[in-house]
Amino acid sequence: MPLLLTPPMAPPRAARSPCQACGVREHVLFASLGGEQLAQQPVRPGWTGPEQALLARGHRGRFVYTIRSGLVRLERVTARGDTRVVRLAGRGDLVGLEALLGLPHADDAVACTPVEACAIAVDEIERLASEVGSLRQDLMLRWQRSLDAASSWSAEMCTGPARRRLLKLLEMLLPHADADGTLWLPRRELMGAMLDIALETASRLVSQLRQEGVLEPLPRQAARVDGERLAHALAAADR
Amino acid sequence: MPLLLTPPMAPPRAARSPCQACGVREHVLFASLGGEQLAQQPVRPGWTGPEQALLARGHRGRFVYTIRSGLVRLERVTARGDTRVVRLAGRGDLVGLEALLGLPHADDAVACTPVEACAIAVDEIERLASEVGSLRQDLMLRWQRSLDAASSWSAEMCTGPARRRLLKLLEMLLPHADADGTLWLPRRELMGAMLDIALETASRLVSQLRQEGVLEPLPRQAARVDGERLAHALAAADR
DNA sequence: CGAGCCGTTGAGGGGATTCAAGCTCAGTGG
DNA sequence: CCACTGAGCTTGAATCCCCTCAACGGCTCG
Repeated sequence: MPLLLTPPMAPPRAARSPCQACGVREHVLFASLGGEQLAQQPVRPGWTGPEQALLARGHRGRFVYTIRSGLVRLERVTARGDTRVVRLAGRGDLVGLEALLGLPHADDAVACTPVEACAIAVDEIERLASEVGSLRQDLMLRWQRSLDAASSWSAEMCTGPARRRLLKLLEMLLPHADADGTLWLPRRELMGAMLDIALETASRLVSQLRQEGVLEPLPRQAARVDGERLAHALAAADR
Repeated sequence: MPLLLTPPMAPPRAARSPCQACGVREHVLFASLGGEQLAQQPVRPGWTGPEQALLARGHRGRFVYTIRSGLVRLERVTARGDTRVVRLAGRGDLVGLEALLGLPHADDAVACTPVEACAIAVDEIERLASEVGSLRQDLMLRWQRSLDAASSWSAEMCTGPARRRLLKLLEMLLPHADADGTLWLPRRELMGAMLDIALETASRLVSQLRQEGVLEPLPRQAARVDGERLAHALAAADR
């Protein structure tokens, strides 16, 4: 049984690194677990590449995924037939929570960048939750974060003129920048799906921001962003 | 200590009706509780009027609210300074879940119509949850529903031409219609905050739909909607 | 009865879309 | 080696939808 859908998440290349040594352990679901629970190694780490699906809408998953690195978008298709991104998930976030309730996924979850994620079986979580009461509290916190991310998305990404929306998107992507200061810059059509604008409009705005020095596009859907100028441009757009 | 904020929710006028006899009991949080837990009467019913706040952003509440009747909107103020509605809550929905985590409310919750709600103390829920394991599962289900409502809102209400968005709003309000077939029709400015359009545009579209027989505005923010014609108009807008 | 809020409608302008044409660039195969 | 191809990006021109500014009418309430 594949952990992921199309294609299955690659099996771990090296020996599993123990959860105790996980780089994001403080931020993830099992932060509150003791050494003895973690020693049982309840998760399965793996990688997947851009445009690969982690979750498929309508499918009843048997795993939830902790994102260790990379960026994932959650999207759905409207009655009108066009796909709309409803939120992003990044380092430390948990996706596929519906699986814990036996519900089908409400959205597609698609990797934007190379993604390192840990698959955690629903059964496993239920077993651990019966041992460690605080785990349920942690789960609720995850749900709340997702809810807040979705609300923020609709309040900030769907509001005001197109230029402001694009600036807001950059502001949201900036904290997920690589160690070398580059961040993921979506293809123009995807920007359109995120901000509800035409891809040509997205292209024009990117060009405009490039000329202003806010943004420097790089090959392979990457860019360098000047945080200073971005903040300045946002302040100007918000008045 | 007030159950609500400004002004406090009115105290129950009559003797409390027991939870066992609650009209929405099958749909609410305590659906799975047995008679003995409910006999302790853990909730406090009450009423509040239109434009009254149930929750205030930033405030750490000590209650969650089950909506027994009426409609509540959850809204927040963007960095730009305008208020945006992020979702609606109606009969059977639970608002203020963040309180269970000790977090401040992320949004204002404001009554759109007269609202009948039951305040449930956070302490009470925690006590009951330790007795009845399924309650935590129910809580997660509530969070998931809120998440789905927020995602649907951004996918459907923030997308496409203004006319389509208004039609989608009507479609969402239709199931909450009164027994006499009338439903709550927001003031034009509020339509703007929901759909991110100018209030004049909302007004023009309402007039247009009235002329098409889709909608008949009534006094006091009410309207009668022809479900048949609405569905037809939506189908035309979605092609 | 005037004040103020809300809704409606008009006129004009601007921002975004649509349609369309070139462009770069990577991959392919002759 | 290089034309060929197709996908993605950019830019232009025309159109249109929606916003802004404005005036006016109905209604409630002090």
